[in-house]
Amino acid sequence: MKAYTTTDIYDDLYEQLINAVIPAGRKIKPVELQAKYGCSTNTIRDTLLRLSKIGLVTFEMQRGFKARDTSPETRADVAKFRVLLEQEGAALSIRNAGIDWEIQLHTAHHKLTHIEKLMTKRGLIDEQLLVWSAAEFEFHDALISGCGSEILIETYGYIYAQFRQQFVSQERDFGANYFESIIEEHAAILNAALARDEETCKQAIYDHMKRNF
Amino acid sequence: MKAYTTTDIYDDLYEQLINAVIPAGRKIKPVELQAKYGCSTNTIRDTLLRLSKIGLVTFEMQRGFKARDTSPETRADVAKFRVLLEQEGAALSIRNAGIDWEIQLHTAHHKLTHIEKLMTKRGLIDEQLLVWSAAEFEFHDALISGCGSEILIETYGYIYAQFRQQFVSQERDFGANYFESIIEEHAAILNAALARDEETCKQAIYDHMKRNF
DNA sequence: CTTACTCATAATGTCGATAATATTATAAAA
DNA sequence: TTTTATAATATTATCGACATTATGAGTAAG
Repeated sequence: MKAYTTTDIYDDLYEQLINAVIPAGRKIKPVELQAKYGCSTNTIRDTLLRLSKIGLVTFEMQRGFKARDTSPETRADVAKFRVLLEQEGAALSIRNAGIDWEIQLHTAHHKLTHIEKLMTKRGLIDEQLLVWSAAEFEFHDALISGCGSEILIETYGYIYAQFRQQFVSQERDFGANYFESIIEEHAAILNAALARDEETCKQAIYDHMKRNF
Repeated sequence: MKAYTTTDIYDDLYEQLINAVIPAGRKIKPVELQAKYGCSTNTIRDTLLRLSKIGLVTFEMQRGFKARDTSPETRADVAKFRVLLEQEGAALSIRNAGIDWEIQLHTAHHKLTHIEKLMTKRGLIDEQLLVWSAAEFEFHDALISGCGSEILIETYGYIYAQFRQQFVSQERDFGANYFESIIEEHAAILNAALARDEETCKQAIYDHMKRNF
């Protein structure tokens, strides 16, 4: 059997949660994971507490852990909150950030588009979800990275993960044409950001997310 | 010795952190708290992990726990983020909430003002900080309580606690005159909210917090 | 002096076992 | 049948001990 470090366990569970391999709402019992990872239940508990910080897992005293519930309402709620944070982060970046930010953003976008163009041909297969997801986060994270607010960036990371969890739990069909619109939306965000046009950028962020409301 | 339940330990540490009885930046060693609470180090660890969810405590693998660091920059960062969340929450409440919300808000404000008026005579003593703090949170929480976004409300709670931690760590002088301006600011927020005037309310929230930037 | 190394000490992470608590199943009463 | 009470089971919380890793003191080399 593979040897899991605690960090591995954390990362593995993280991935399983944002991909809904562990389905939203499912109870998570330390005993059941113990065998898989070859460690004590206490270590699993420890890891799950750390994951509950991000919000992928909910914890209640005497009731243990659950993958966060999903519903259209929760999805919309998280999506709207994400828009709020991203709009603010982008606006601040546009106002304050320098050329490093532009470069970082441009790079992330290039990488993302490359992946998405492949998807328009093949459609999205489960294994690719992770790599696309990572690239998409990198882009959105780059967008707000120049905002100067650590706590906004930190919180955005948690919310992004929660959004992915909600999204993947509900949307299981990523046809090829799905990515055609996504590519345009990302481009719109990028262009507005580089043009330092706050309002257009905010609007583009909203448009990118509005299908989730 | 007093018998502490785990919930007691959590609450006690929570209070000590937002009052900076445990000073910001201080290392927190489970062994040292074990004696006080009469429990295992593991239980303390567990509790500290739960507190790290809120952000009052930071945790790094192999490096243990710390009360979150404080600095003028962090304080400003948290304060600005708090303004963002509160403005949005208030605006949504103004737009969507009904008469229950108005009543709740009005009640919370009444309670708060009562306490603050006492403070203008006596100034703030350490023991009163908690009761004032709780009332102030109740008011601000009521303000956004009609927004319809669970995740915003949840996040605001964490950020408020962090703000309190930053604030109390730095500001140790609450003269009587301090509360005179605070009373006015809270009244301005209340009035704008009840008048359903979004922009004025946002401005009042900003004005209330701007001393922290 | 400063740096790099070794060892001693302290702190953290992990474990397996047990106690406390919740959940489910079963049986008795209305 | 429905409800309530009781017992069996499963899950969670807590513990104390141990293994691992970090920290700091002291010493030797540059």
